[in-house]
Amino acid sequence: MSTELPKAYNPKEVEDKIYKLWEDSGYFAPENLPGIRKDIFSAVLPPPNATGTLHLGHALEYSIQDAVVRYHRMKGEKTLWVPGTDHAAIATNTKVEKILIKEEGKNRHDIGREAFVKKVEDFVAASRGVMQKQIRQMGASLDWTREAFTMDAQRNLAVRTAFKRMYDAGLIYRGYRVINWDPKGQTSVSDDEVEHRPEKGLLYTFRYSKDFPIEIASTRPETKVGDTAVAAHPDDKRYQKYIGKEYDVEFAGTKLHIKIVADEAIDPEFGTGAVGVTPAHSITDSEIAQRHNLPMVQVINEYARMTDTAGSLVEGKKTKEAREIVVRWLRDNNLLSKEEETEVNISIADRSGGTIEPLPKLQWFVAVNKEFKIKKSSISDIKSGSKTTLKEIMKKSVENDQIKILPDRFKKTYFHWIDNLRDWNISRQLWYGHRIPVWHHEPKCAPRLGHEDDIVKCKEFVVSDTEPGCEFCDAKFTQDPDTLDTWFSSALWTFSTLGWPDEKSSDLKTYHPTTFMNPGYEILFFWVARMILMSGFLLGEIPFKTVYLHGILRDAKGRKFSKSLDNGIEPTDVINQYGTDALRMSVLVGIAPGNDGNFGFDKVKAYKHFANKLWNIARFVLMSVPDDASDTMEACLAPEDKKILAELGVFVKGITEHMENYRLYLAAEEIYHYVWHAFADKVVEESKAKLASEDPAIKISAQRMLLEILTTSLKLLHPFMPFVTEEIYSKLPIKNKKLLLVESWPQ
RNA sequence: GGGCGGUUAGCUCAGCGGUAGAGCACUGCAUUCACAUUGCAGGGGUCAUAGGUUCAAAUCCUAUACCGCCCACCA
Repeated sequence: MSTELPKAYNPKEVEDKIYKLWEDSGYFAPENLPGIRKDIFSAVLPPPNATGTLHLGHALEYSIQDAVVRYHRMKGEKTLWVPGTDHAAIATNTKVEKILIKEEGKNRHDIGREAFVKKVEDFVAASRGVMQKQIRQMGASLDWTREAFTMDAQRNLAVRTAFKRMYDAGLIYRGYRVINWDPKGQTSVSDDEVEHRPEKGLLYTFRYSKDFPIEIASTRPETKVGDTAVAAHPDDKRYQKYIGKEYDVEFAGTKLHIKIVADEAIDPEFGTGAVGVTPAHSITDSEIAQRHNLPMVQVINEYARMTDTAGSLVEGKKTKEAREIVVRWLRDNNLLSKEEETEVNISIADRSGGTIEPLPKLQWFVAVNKEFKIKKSSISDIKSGSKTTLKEIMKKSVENDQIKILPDRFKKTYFHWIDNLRDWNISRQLWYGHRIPVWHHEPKCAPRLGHEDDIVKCKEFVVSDTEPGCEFCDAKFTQDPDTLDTWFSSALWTFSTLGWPDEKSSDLKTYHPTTFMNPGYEILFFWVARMILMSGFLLGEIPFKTVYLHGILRDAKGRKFSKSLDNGIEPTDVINQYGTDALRMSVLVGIAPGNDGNFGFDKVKAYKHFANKLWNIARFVLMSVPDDASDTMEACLAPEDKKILAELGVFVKGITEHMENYRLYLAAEEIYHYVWHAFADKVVEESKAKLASEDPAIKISAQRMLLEILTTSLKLLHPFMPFVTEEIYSKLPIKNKKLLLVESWPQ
């Protein structure tokens, strides 16, 4: 057969065309797949944040997932992979506000809630468009007919339903608590959104006043104007005689009432062994305060300035200035006995970079330790109808490998996190996001005119999708101004994308629990754990069977990609230069699950060469093989060729085993090696003599053998390099050919 | 403070009980024959260190050192 293939493979000419072919075929949707498919494979795409464009980390993620998805589709499973985007409340809020400040010199408060939300929505819409295009460029075989967005109508409904059900079960409550306040982003954040950074600081040892009997040590003396107690360890002999006593002191321009308490949380070795307890501005202290029933005095406000209850000396000052003032006051009054350098952990909000200021606030929480009765459960060790907690759901789902975490070592990290887990603060003071479906009764309820005798017992607030009315008065309800933590909606993702809360949804029944989930290890807690929590509570089942955690992609020197280093690489640029297949291989080969990988152009280049090598092998085979070569495939193979095919069979088994165990990094590398160094360098070279043979039997046998190996190689490679393999496959002289996308995985 | 990784060829990494591997880089040779985005040949490593288990250890155990990451309420 004469070939029309060009001498070199040009991905640019092929990729868009091929993707369109796939998408138009409808095969990305499981119901359109050919043949009878009994086994189900399903996965949902971890929705990328709608904050702009994709980065190489996404390329890694989609390469892994698409390879897995394509493998299962070829194996004959009813395969579904659902795309979507995350509104990423805090990230998009921050980003758009930054743009607003830069372009218009205004912050969100200057333009108001409605206008700001509109701006964010426009920004998100534009981002989503760009990202959808980029995801297609990666070759991801996603069912776009099922595309979802965490803020669309269906997902909004899911969020409100989930909130209501948790509230009704007593698992969502409102509480006045010390939370992590981000003064820069003007919102609360959860424990997981706080980063700790060690910094040099000074530890001051002092007493509140001359006649106060105990010295305390603190790195933040300015907060001491909010102290209501001094705590020491119960076994600490030095302080036992003071326990239970109370003192009134004048301290730095304010009056304090200090009670001496004994608490196990205090380390007698540190400082003086006595701690000034500031219940309003330290989560630890607030817990101590709770145990000893101590009052809470707020001395710092939302803008990290001292309140008027902080006393005349520091009122209105920034915390840092207040610290200097207090220290000076201590010196002037001869109360400061020691000042030493120490390392302190500064808490930073990981999105805005603002310094966290613990503050007491009225917030919504998910109770992770509270018991509730689970109606229906297929989670191992949790029986339907039994009492359980959200924490237990998260634990049991993973404990017996009902959910398998890859690599295994992350199980330990996961359990450790659960053991230390506190209630989840889900309210945010942001404007863009899911508004909390709670309506407050304002102003207070009073009987209607003419009904003055009614017994008024209406609720303080109502959880509802729409604005409720009060049966006792005409007062209005106003919706809670807060929005939900963005992870609340993403926690529902595996089933909100499949039709929930409609429990009769056939997608939900067919595809949930999903088979496979592939997030980065850095969101194991943020997302994976929360999905397990939500799926367990709302559906009584696990959200997925296998979690394959991938690592972070770094630059060629092993550094993180970051704006400050200016080492960012656009996936699109790589694709334009080397082709998608090369990019995919470069991020798959040699990167084991859970490990970080380095991205280098040398590697991409190597796989571009490989795509070309494969192309030329195909050219050679096509040149050497007649159009009807596959007709008599089964007949008369020379023993030597049979042996080569038998070796191929053994090789295929090994690859299949790798694929089954998600060892993509090995599978990809081994196929590469086989195609290049076994097939091309040996089999093809040795076939040249056979093809030139006078004996037609030898010649035909060689032709068939070559075609067989090429076909099998294309199938094995397709999950990794879908474009070039599909393109070559379309040229092969094979009867009843389908798209390679839906051909069967070789046995 | 607790936990988890890593330390293998110049570089980036795989291998994780049976005589050291890949890619890139390097050296030499080959070129009308599918491919120079090529082929063939080659150089280069006491697998961090010290002990131990084993017939056998890069691979298992125990320490140590250095690098990286995660968690944590030492004020």
